[in-house]
Amino acid sequence: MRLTPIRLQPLHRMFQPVRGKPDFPSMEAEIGRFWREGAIYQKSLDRRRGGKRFVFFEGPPTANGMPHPGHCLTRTIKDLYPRYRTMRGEYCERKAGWDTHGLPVEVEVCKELGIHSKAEIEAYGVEPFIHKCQESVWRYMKEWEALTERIGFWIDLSDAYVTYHRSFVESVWWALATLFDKGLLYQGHKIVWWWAQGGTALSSGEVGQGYKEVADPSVYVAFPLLDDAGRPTDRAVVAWTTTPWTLPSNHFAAVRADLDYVVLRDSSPESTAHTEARGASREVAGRAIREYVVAEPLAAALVEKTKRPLEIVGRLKGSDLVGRSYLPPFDTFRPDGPPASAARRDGGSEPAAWRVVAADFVTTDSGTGIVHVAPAFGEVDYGVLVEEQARFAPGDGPALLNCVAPDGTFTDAFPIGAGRFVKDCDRDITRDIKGRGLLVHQEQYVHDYPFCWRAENDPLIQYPRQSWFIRTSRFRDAMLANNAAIDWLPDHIKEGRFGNFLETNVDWALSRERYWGTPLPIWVCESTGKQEAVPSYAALLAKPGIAGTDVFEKAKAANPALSDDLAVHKPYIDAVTYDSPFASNSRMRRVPEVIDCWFDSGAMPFAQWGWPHAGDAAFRSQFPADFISEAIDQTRGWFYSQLAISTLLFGDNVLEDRGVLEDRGRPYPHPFRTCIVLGHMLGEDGQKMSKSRRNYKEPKVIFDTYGADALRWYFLAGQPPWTSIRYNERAIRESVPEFLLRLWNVYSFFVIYARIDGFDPSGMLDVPGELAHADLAKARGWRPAGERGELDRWMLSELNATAAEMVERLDRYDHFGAAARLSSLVEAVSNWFVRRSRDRFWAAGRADGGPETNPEKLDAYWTLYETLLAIAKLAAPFVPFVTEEIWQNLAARAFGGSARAPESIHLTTYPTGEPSLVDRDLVRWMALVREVASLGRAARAAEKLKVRQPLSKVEVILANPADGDASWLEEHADLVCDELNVKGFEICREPDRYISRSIQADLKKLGPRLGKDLPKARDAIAKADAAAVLAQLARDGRATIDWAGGSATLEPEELIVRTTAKPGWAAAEGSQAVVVIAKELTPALVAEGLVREVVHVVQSMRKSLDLDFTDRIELGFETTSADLRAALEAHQAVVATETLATRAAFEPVASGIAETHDIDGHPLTITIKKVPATKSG
RNA sequence: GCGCGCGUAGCUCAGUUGGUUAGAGCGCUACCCUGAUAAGGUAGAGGUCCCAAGUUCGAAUCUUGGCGCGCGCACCA
Repeated sequence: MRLTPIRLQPLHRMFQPVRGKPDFPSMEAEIGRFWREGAIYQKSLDRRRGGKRFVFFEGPPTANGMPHPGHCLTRTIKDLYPRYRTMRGEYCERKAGWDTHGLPVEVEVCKELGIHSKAEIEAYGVEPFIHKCQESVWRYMKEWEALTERIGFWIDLSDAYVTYHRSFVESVWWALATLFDKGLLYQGHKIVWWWAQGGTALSSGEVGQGYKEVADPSVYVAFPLLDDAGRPTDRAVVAWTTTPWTLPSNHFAAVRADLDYVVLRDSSPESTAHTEARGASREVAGRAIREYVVAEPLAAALVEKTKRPLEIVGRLKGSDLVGRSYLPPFDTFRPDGPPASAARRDGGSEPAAWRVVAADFVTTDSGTGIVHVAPAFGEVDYGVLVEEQARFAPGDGPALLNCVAPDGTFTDAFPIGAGRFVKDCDRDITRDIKGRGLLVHQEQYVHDYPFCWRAENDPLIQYPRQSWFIRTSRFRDAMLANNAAIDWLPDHIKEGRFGNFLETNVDWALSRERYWGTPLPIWVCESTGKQEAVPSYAALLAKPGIAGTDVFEKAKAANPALSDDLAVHKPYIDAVTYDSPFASNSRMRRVPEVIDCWFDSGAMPFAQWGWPHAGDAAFRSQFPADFISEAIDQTRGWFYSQLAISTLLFGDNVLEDRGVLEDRGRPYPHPFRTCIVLGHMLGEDGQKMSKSRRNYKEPKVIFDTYGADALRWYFLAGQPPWTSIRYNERAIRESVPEFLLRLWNVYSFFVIYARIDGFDPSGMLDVPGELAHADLAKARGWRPAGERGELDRWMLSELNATAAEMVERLDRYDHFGAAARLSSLVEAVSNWFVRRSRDRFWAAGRADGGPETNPEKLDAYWTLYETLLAIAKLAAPFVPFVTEEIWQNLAARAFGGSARAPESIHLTTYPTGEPSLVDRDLVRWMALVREVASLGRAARAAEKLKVRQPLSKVEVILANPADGDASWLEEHADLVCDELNVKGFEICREPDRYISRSIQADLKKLGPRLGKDLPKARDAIAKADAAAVLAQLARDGRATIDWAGGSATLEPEELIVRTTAKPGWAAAEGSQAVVVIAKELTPALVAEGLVREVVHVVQSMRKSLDLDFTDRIELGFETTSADLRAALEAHQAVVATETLATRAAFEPVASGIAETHDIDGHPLTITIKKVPATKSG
């Protein structure tokens, strides 16, 4: 045991002692306070002002729901890159934002009020309802802000954009007005997914969230065909539907023209009788349907289902059916008598309804190959109607048939269901059809059907509605081109999920017939119906004859707390009217709709600044984003809304025309260049996280238990960010010791001994700078790496190589790879540098640069100090708290005088690695020696020769030594001997004693050259005399291998030489070497081993007696073993030194504590007693 | 139904243009250290790389088809 005398000297600013067992959560709280009070984030920006911009967009979260661990992932990634780029010298503003509009907010308020339908909202009053919505938006604001700060997400919350704020709304108005003026915003009559109870259409994204598996009735219905005179025949086409409620609005039957159809004849007698008995429909009365027409591929299935004697009696093409009239299942809209004809554009005429048409969408996947077309309730159905209308003279074509009211109930046009919700009428409708003999078959059909995502029991229906659309489909190719220039991570998003979505783009259903959202800024002339869009509130106020603004003013007067932002919201904005420019004495009135809140979020790249009404400079410098990141669900959400709006609005050259983006250099992408798409976080059970299932912990609990750094490291280092990760508390817990604690232990070790040895950089360095390599070089007592020992040069090599690799990875957004490199660097410091440097830290002398300084010791300190600081910087974007703590103690506080170091690690520059400090050979050799040590231990373990037992010799055979490997190892014999507790080390001169060499083909190299001959060559090489081939290679530089039918001349690098230990030796083999341990034990070695064992036992006793490591002891031994006694006597000095014993004799120590131990089979009683401290140190 | 992703050790996950002996952490077992010490280290055991067929000299890796899981999409009439 070596003892460093402790003498405390007057200190400059010694490092503060470090707790061995860190309390990360409370430490993080303190760091958080320090950042807040010191305005460190602001300072990190100020420091980089003028630097290259790194533009980040915050995708606005909704603050009316509680944040969960998934949000922590997003916020961690969003924090990492801006922090990293800032440390790299770039200027990265981070403006927060909140998504505040839309259905989720309205539904929350409805729940609170205990109401549901639009009528109830109207009854409650739109004005108070809107006020409730605005308040509700901030419900969980505190939790969100707390989470943001607690996880260390640096973003400017004080200047957040808010989608309901007037400036934001006005930006959106500008965007909408621009689109309107370009003809890209239009009002269309379309089929939308309609939430009848809520009285609004929903976006596809909203619809997608509400699919549930349900069993619906599925019916096969006969549509009797008419003859040329318009009379019903006994032949019918059979259509299939899972929505019987759409049958009263039937308009066409669609077939595919090129498809084969068959006629099935029903020969069962009861079919006729049955139908006649009911005599239901007027025209069918008295007639039996005997023949059913269905698609040929589906006929067999239908026969099977109906279990009726149906025979094929005829065949025809779909085209033969096209144009035939039929009787619809209900006469809701059909007058009696033969079908009326309408005039076609081409001069001819034919019935406008209840006719068989040809359509490509007809498939034979299911059903009958004949499709019931109800244009009011299906998008493709509606398409058929539009096409048909185009064939007829204007005004004479088919009108839309619809007997369903917007509230989802049948109108009086359909008496069977009048006043009732359509889906509740399926049974009655089916019964009626059956009664009239038109029901061919019915069954239950299980499928997914959409329900309202906020009112889970309300099924959605497709419904025709006058609605506002954005003509995105016209920009499909432009959006694809824009997308092609974006760097997606993972890259399959580009061509896969997102690309596919763009390929199938449909116009954006923008309007919502709701209350809390950005009002659609379109005013309509009450007499002409002409429309115009208003781009701002100011533009509105400037309109002639403006009126109605007083409504808001009065409300404000009555309630001064009313937010001015509400002036641009319903109901106040609805009251604002002005003189029509289209007709005299007419007023312009706003349309009632608000817009899809996804448009808000997609407009944030400019709307966050209020652009173009304000914030021109900010927008110019902050567009497009270099980096955004959200979870995968945003492909159809924010990723799309941003891309679509930007592509439509800023196209290829609009921004250039405005003088924005002059230096962009390429037209696309905008508005973001790189997007990391995060995987979803699942609950502990692998299911979606849900509050009701309680399969995750609240973020706060994680922070309080493990800390934010632990969670961050778990996210960043655990897996690539796009894999869906299972929330796993154990994994979070385990991420602490693996990295954080290991780093902390090294730091703690350093501080303990730096304090002992007086290592105080501030006493040796006048200008600390950022304490990087070049700064430290100015310190007194600092020696250049080239003058330091090998271990120091190795450490600095690893450090600088790692920094370079990390930067390379982070620059391509591979934080997972960077974290792996960082982790192995910390492992190297902890398990090799510190361990191998202990002797130096414990050696005599000081490390304060004074007269007693031990230069090697000082080198060790400088090296570890530099390494720790650099690691802290490298790790700072990942784990900002613990690295700050380290920086505070080692740098900020240590240099707290007139010459200051940066006050926060986040104000320093990221290390990029200094190539001149990297010695590649040294790195390789150190890895080799570590492997030799590891193999030696493995060899010992296999022979049960514990490391405490010294052995005489270790021999190493290198498998494929490169130049200098062997001599380097020989020069480091002491190191190997020390690691393995052996007396001698040598590179084996007679390797053939211990090992045999075999050769193998290097398939990767030979494969491309030999192709099909490879197996023969491989076998020939394996069978060849390895020694002979190797000898030939050594002599000629090449060797020839023959096999039946061929031969090849091989270069040395085309062979792999494998070295295998021969049996009978204590050996272990690895990829680089075979290590052989001499297992023979001489009496002297055994004696040494016994002594080591005794020392070990004494040390354990010291520890169990809780002695301080400087306490001296007295030792007494008693043993009946002559061997043990002899060994102890021979090595008495060693025992005394190692255990800090002032005396070690073969007699009990008076009033000592005695323990009896078994020392490798030899009994030994040890008495131990602490010597009073006066004598020591 | 269509599309995207995933399936590797008991658990959580890596695996970089196809290449010979598939890795890490945790857990487990054994051992070491005892001056980072309620820490730390070393070693070991543990795998039909979901299944099948194909391409290839060679497949965890590429192709196709299954199966399972997750997510997304909707012309589910």
